[in-house]
Amino acid sequence: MSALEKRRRRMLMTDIAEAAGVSTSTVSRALSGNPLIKAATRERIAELARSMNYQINIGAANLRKRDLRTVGLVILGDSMQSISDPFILSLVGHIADELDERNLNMLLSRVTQHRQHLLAQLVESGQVLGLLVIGQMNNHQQLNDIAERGTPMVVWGGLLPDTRYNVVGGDNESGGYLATRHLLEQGCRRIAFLGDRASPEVFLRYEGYRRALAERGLEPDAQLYKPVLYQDTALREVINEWLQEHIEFDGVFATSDVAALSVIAALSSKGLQVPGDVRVVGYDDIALSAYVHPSVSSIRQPTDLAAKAMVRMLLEQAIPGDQAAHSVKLDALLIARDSSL
Amino acid sequence: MSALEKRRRRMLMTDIAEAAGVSTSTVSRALSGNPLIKAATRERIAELARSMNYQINIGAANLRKRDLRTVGLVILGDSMQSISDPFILSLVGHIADELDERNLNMLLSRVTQHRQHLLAQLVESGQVLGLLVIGQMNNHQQLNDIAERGTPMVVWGGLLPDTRYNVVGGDNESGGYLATRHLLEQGCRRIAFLGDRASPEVFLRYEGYRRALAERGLEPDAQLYKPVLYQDTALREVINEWLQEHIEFDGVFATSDVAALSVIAALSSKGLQVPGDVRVVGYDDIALSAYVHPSVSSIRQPTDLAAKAMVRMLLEQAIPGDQAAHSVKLDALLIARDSSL
DNA sequence: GTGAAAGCGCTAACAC
DNA sequence: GTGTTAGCGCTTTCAC
Repeated sequence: MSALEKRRRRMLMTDIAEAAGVSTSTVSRALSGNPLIKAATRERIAELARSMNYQINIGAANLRKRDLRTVGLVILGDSMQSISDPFILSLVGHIADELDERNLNMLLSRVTQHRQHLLAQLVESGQVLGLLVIGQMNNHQQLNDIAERGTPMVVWGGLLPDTRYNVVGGDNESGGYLATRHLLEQGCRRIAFLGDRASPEVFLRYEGYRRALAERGLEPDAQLYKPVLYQDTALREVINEWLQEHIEFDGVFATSDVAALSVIAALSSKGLQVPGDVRVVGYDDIALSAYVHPSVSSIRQPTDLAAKAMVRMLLEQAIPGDQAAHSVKLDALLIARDSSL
Repeated sequence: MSALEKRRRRMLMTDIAEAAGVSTSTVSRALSGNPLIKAATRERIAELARSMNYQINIGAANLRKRDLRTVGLVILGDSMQSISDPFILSLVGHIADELDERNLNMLLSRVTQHRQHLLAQLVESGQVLGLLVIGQMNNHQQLNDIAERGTPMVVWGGLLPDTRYNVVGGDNESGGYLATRHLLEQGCRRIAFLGDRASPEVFLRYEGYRRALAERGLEPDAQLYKPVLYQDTALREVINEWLQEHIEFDGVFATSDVAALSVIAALSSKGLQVPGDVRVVGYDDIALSAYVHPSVSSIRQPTDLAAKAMVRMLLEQAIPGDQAAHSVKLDALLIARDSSL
């Protein structure tokens, strides 16, 4: 049998109806478990459908039912980085699980900065019932606009005062505080902050960083703030620049574990010991952080809880009548490992 | 304006038709750029649609056109691991780009071992035009079965002789050979192989490993083969066991960079130097490998080319009349770094 | 309990 | 060039 012959015509409900000697209404009811249909008939039809390899055409069914079981998961940002960060992946994985459990499909979309109008289109063209957005970054205003259009949407990120969309995120302020206080307790006095405050999450972490310093009567040193993200090369340059210009630092608080790993590598390659010479704390607590050498201290964000909250909130919005907009903040937890002890 | 009020009734084509004083056919033609419609009318309608925030309902259009622009991307395997490996992510990212370029959507699905019948359903229920599968692993037989049902499908993995589905993958045999030969050239004589031969990819790499050893008149030592995957703890146990039982080894060929990183961490924590005491080569060349310390030697697999090939092959299958089944093997490239030099 | 018929929102003959 | 009409594959009143 050739591949072409295998591509037999797709079964339709009329085929099953004919084979069973009933109408399509009966088949439809039987397959949807409608109790109106006699159990015997129902079972017979179900068996027939199975044996004929029939699957209901979900598109057609949804059109008629005016229903949709697909959620759009949107990863914002141009860079591969954003999607290849293990933390994001972990979050995506948990979201996938959560959607699966509720029998929802996931349409994955990567949207770059200049094409964000496509976001609302996903909903308005009836492809998805709502959006889960990862990569809040510097898209704050656009996200506000989209939410204004009434698009069901939940964003992973940080909650700024003027946020008009629903946000699920870690407690970034307290995460920043915990990381910084820990470094201070370990004896650090010149703690660098690596991360871009343009991102709401990072902005809040910086607030926590500042608060921890203030408690000790210290102030952030502008020289020790660099708006760098994951980019390995950029991080190396920063480290090299500090070393070259003899800008002292004995602690680094990085905005992600991926960044922390880069920092540690950059320091090592310059002959500096972690944690001997410089202590480092990352963020996200990715799996890798526990088993590289030295292991990386981090702030854990519970991606499983985040995923649950995001999906639940999205469904609440997507069901009319239950429009309460809330936001969820998840506890931050310090995991101290080699890199800061 | 409350959130509820914002949820205005979705615009329909009839709304646009009415507003423009034409029929829905004209609107449909105008929006699809049909040259039959006078340019002026077309532009007027397009503008109207824009201003009314109208989006064609893709589900309804597809039903009528009997068309589909959605591809199912399936990640097989139970573990989060499988989806959080940076290599997989990089592949997924490139596939997303490639689909995007062709205006295709991506329905992402994680399917566990015991629910693989869901795979074919994705196609048969008309949700997707075909499947891209990642995670061939030990699902070889099931994949063969699904392909037999005529489901358009392309799998990332290794090409075994009895494979009846289309495969895109690296040249695993030669990757295994290159890694092993390199370790031999660096002076290793007792080279361990960490990876599960039950996976076609790993099986082929083992064949390459064996060939490189044979060229030097060496044979694989069964003691130095362990069917371990990513699992950090399992890898640590293996290393510890070898050390405890004084099983000598001076080289490790690991089935992924993630595994290689674990191995290096395990060795370091036992006081062994990499590459001084043991040389290590991984697989996949994930970004991280270049910038951890020591950097990790690896076999690069071109995920961008892989993604292109997978999408192209899937579309060829999904378009009836062009049923030629082929498979693509991408060159393997050794990247030698600190861990093996 | 089951069937006939209408219609979800759109497209494409076919008519003019 | 544009409108009329039928129908994609399904669900669901409404009738019996």
